Amino acid sequence: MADIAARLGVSKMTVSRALSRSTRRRSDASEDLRQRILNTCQEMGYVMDQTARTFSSKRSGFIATLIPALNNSNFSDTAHGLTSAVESAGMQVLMGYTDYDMPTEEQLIRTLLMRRPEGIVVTGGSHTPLAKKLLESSGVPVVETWDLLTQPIAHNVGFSNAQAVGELVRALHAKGYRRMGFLGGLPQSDARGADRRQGFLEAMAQLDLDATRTLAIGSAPVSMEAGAQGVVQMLSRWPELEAVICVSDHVAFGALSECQRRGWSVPGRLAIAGFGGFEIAQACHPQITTVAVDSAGIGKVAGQLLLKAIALSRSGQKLAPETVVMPYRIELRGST
Amino acid sequence: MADIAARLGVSKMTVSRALSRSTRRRSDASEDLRQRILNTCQEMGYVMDQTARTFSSKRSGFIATLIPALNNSNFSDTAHGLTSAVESAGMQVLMGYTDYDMPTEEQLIRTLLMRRPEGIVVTGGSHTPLAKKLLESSGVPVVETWDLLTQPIAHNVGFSNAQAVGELVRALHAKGYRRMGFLGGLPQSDARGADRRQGFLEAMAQLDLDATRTLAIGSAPVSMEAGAQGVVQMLSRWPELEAVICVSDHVAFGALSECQRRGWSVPGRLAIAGFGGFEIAQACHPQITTVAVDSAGIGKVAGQLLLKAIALSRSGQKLAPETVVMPYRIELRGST
DNA sequence: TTGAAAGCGCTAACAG
DNA sequence: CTGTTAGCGCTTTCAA
Repeated sequence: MADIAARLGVSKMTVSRALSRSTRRRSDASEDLRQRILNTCQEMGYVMDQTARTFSSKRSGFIATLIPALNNSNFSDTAHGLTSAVESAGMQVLMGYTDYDMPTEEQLIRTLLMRRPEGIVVTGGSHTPLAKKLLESSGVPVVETWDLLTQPIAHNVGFSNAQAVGELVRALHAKGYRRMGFLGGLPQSDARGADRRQGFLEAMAQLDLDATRTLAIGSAPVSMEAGAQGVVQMLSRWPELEAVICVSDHVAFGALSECQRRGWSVPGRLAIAGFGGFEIAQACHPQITTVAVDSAGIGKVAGQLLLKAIALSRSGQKLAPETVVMPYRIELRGST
Repeated sequence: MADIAARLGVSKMTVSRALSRSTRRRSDASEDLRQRILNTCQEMGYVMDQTARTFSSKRSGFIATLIPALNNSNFSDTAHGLTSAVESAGMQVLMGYTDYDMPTEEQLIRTLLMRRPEGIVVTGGSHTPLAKKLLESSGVPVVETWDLLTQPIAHNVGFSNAQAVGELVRALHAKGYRRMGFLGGLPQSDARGADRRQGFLEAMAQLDLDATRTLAIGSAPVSMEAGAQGVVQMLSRWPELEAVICVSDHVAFGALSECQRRGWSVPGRLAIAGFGGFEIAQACHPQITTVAVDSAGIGKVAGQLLLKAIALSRSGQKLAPETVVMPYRIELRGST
């Protein structure tokens, strides 16, 4: 920066100011000088050192986010929505993925905090005690997403997975289904999956139906293959089963394909529903009934909330904890 | 850090040294003192400032990577492989996604370089001239992945998409297929897709077959829905079509489902093949013939290459450009 | 094994 | 609108 300044016969500060604001403001260099500075940077191959800038200004420009997995489009869509929301404010998303493992999450939180993010977005409300403490004492706004929490750390953007599955159960009930089951992964490996199962149990109980037909197969993320194996196990154990609700569209698709492979009609022999509103549930045949979630919207709202909180904190204020309930939609399709 | 030091009656440097190495080395604090330091950090809620550390040591601990899209499991698997490979060396992956857009890539490269990464991994070899110049003059090792390039910037980890599709064409030819077509997106929107189409054209020409049955529908990433529409258009235009090779498994799955919807037997009426070895191609019924790619392996090898280059550069040397050709496998399945 | 001094490249704060 | 000065929290380097 000093070299650029020397070349143009100005001070470092003038260069710094020209580079630090894309839109001119009061007390910026004149537009002409600003252009000459930018050109010289280009010519000399100068790229501003964000580390030094962060160090001096105490603003990293990072928003840290943790998602369970990268290759689950629900979560990558949330990350995408978050990125879009914050990049207009010049913020960059620093992402980590936990592989659905809480100790990994704690370790990642510690690593991410060392980068001094200006805000943090985590998925869900299950954290190790230390992780929770780290988030609380981080000094920056925290948003927990996807689940609706009774005791959020600060901000919360999500919906009740249990309630959504409950509505799905009632929708299937209204179509005449009675002997319904739930197919998911091991509850301890996935808080959201456990919530969905809980919603199934409660809704069935409310309808005075037998809620014992549930199967847990494998750890999160539950694969399509697990869905295929699961549906076979369920039908052999409960031949009277009329409909199965799966913890995700991936599991539902695995189950659907296995039925097709064995010549079992869907929804004739068995109705199948999923969760998540993934592309595949719409593309396949028959299309799979699902709970469509606004994954990108969750990220976008979380980002907007953070920007608001960050703006306030720069003027010395603090945004009161906010909870935003996101919508979802039961999509009844051919598979039921 | 000064507070921690003061509390224990030692100097900042002792604390710094205790914190900077997880495994003790020569000239570190005694193990007992080291434990007391770590405990005090925990008690006082101290989290080391990586920004200051980077600033002082000139090592960011970042590996920057650019992928076309987050929600394509091929690329997210590569990112996953890269992360696993470098995290053991204490490196963190800083990710950006280009949405298959080259100007966006250029902008992201500029942004990422400001964070002073110690290595860069980009997808493919198509970059704007300025992006290429930025990468070349970044001063850190660069790996281009997925495509096999004739003129890589430095290191290259990938395979020939054209050759892979060529092998697929010959495998289908061996099964008796002659009237084959290619279904993909607009070539200018996706260099890899264009390569795959090119491989189709060349292989068909080599076999003395008519290679005119190709359709480009939509920009990358081509959706399942586009695959569904595409297969209908192709069959109405070329009713004699026996087999269609799709630019990705997603497109192939969309095509397959549309055929099922319309009661067209696959592979009876039309054989369908995909590309990428995605989970869905294996889970669906019939299973889809595909080119299985070691996506995670690409990231892993790229990461190892970078670690080697970084280690060398710390001793003042420079790793000569390396090209690693990754394997792929033609998976013949029920859809053909 | 430990400590003291210097400085990394930028921006905040204030002065002009 | 521009410049000067000080300093961000670490690590490097050198000395003990």
